[in-house]
Amino acid sequence: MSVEACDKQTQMDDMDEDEAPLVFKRSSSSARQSQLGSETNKPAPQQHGRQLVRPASAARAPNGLSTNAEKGGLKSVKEPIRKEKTLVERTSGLRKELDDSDDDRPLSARLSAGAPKVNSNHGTNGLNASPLKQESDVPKSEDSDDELPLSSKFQVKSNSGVSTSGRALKSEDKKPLLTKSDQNGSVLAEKKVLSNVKKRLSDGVAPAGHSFVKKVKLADTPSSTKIKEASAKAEVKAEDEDDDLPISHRVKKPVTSEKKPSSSKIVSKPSSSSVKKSNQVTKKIVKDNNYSKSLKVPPGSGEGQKWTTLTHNGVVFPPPYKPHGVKLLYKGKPVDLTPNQEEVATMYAVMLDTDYVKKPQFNENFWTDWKNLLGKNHTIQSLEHCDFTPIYEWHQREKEKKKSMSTEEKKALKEDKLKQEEKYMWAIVDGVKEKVGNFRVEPPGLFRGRGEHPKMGKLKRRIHPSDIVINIGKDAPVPECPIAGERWKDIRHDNTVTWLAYWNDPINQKEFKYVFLAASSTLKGQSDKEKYEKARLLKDYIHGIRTTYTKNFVSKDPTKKQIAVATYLIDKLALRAGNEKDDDEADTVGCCTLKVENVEPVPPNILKFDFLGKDSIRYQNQVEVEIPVFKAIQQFRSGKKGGDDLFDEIDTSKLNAHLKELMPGLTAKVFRTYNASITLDDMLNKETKGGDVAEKIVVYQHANKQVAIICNHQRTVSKSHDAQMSRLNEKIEELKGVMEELKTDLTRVKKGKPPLKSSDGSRKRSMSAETLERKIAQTTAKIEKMERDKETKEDLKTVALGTSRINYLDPRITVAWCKRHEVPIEKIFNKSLLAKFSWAMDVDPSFRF
DNA sequence: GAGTCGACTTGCGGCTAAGAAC
DNA sequence: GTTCTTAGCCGCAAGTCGACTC
Repeated sequence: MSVEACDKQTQMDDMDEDEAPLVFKRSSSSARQSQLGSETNKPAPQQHGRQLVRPASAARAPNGLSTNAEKGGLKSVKEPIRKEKTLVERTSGLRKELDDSDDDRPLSARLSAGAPKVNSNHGTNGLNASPLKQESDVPKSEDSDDELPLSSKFQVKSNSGVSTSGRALKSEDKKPLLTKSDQNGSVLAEKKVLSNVKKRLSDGVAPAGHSFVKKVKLADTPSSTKIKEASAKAEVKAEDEDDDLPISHRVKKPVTSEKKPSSSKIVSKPSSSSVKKSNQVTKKIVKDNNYSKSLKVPPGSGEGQKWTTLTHNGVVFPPPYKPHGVKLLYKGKPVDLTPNQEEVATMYAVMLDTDYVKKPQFNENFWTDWKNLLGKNHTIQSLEHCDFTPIYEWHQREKEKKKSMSTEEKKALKEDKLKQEEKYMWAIVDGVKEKVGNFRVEPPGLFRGRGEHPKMGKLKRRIHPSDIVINIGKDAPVPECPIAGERWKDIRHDNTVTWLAYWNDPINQKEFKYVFLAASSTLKGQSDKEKYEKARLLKDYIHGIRTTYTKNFVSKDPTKKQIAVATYLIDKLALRAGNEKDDDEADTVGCCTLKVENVEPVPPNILKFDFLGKDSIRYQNQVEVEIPVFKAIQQFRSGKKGGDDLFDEIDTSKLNAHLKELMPGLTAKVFRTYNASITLDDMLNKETKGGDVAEKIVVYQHANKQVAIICNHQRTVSKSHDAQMSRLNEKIEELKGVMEELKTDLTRVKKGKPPLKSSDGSRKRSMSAETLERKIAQTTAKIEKMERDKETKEDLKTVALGTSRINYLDPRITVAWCKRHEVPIEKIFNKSLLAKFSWAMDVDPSFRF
């Protein structure tokens, strides 16, 4: 693509900023705008004292619950990774009818009155103990309950609605698009577009030592403009509050961060070595982007135009199959196969060391599809007489060969691949060069469904250009079909969607596989930001929502009652909505699709959950609930069989329709984001006491872990976990032995005696008492570190922290916390996350979720 | 209002490069 | 320099949810 060359100018513009150390820009215009777009719509009093109250989501581990879910139980193929959950949240029964004094208390505190809580298996290191602490530990916000935790708010303050109305999520503001020249009408026009290209941060992160990335300011989409207008007052306040900031933050206020006119160019000036630098993807920083100003509505908002011009080069296809000629054995004899037949046999052979081939369903589906390819009269008449070992071994040898290549060879291969794929890796969206996410077409293979998927083992056939629909700007050149003699299925020019290409899923023709922009793109970033804004908005409504559902626990209308209980479970346990599923999908459930057998009421008020959720991950939990909820569940179960729907009156559509009546745009999944983010925010602010960066990172990990527990994000215990633990134990024991020796020697030295001989009988060098003391201190520190590592390793062996970090935790919480506590953001976010969350980097240090 | 389609987000695991430990 | 371990990237499966149709 000619894009690279065109980038140079852009980067030249960027140079000054690029060269300068990046600092927190707490009051730059963009920062301010970012803030305004998100938090300034609150009534002023609610801006205070946020940190004071523990959200119940944290306080209930989560929501006061243990989340001892297991992987792999029931029908899951995965090994159970957590044993029986034991945490039982104590509840004092239905809280007194929402009296104000009680409102300010975390749910967990109220629920736990007078009863001990049992921790979940997650909660070693005292982690879970903290969230379960009673509210008496927790200073209370006196002037606002905006800061109140999840469960402590059951009423929306009268001004909340007003405050939030300004935070409109969807724009009504239909400003005309920025005038754009006809950029894509011709090759010439395309060049024009390219000359305008601004490389985004997408692939760029702050260089080491620079705490934050300066990045694209998400443009003034109408919605954000509206929000800003509505919150001018708050803006003034934000400025005023600057005086309250620690000097360390104020001095970081960049002089260059004055508001720039919207026409300001991307400033990315290369130094003299700029050409070289232009290839260093980690240094590409874009200060502004004017493209998104052209959007009529916020991207990702599900309505309206998402882009004006779109150029890309299509997709990369996997290489054609190269037959290897290795024969499988049928009844002990080698069999000739055509390349097509061999290709599919090889797909099976390479899976011989997986659990899939042990599953009858997998084998049955594979055999059905392969048999069709073999034909009726083929020598091979049954799968069980086939021996794929020769192909498996060939494959292992190939892998080995690849592995044993020299570093140079590997590097050359990688570069070659990169060279071939480079042009497909980028799209130009409204003049901005953006990374494409999955530009490679999925290669053929055998379908590996998760859990007990009825279609596992089916042949996922090769995708051809004739399967692929391309979406591209009307005036942009249609990507050349990379396979000679073939052509795309269709060309669309749909600017209301963000996909660049799609094809029908060969396993389920009703479904599609899309090619989207990468997570670091502005479109995705904007959509991400809106997601978190919506979750923050829920904070203002949660009180009223809880009031409503609590009231409806005893409703005579069965639908209302079921909606109330379902909403309660979604809020309290962070369950997923639970859409209906077809028979040809794995048998998993969410809240609305829970079966009677998935929830067992244990009097007086405990509910035991046990079901397979998304990805067939087992959710096991037992929790004390309010008595009316308990009774309602008993009622929903009565007269039904184990496999019947617990909530037979509702589905996700009804539930979400109801939620929308309570808050604009509210759906079930927003609760997950809300609970996750508010838990992080609260825990970070409560538990960060000081100490060095390492200690602060531990606090972050703890909070992150708590969120992962809330969301039931699990991972399989690594195969080598036990071995690693044994090794650690051995090392610790060894060090303890060394320690004993050192102590003995020290005693002897102090008495003027020589050190004892070492275990092999050799003489030890004599050391002074000071040296021995120093060594003892070093060894003690080593042992302590290893003990800590051991604990952490054991503690996190089944908890996946990444998923929540990527999808549920508002990055602004993390960025602001890092700024407040002088933790380099790179310690928390890796390169990808820095790029993905570039929109959050300008956040004010005082930001609270 | 149920069913379906379409577009998007969420999620885990495999692979591999990088870094740590030896 | 080699082996072990970990983090991060990537692939792709599996969710959610809005819009549309009947």
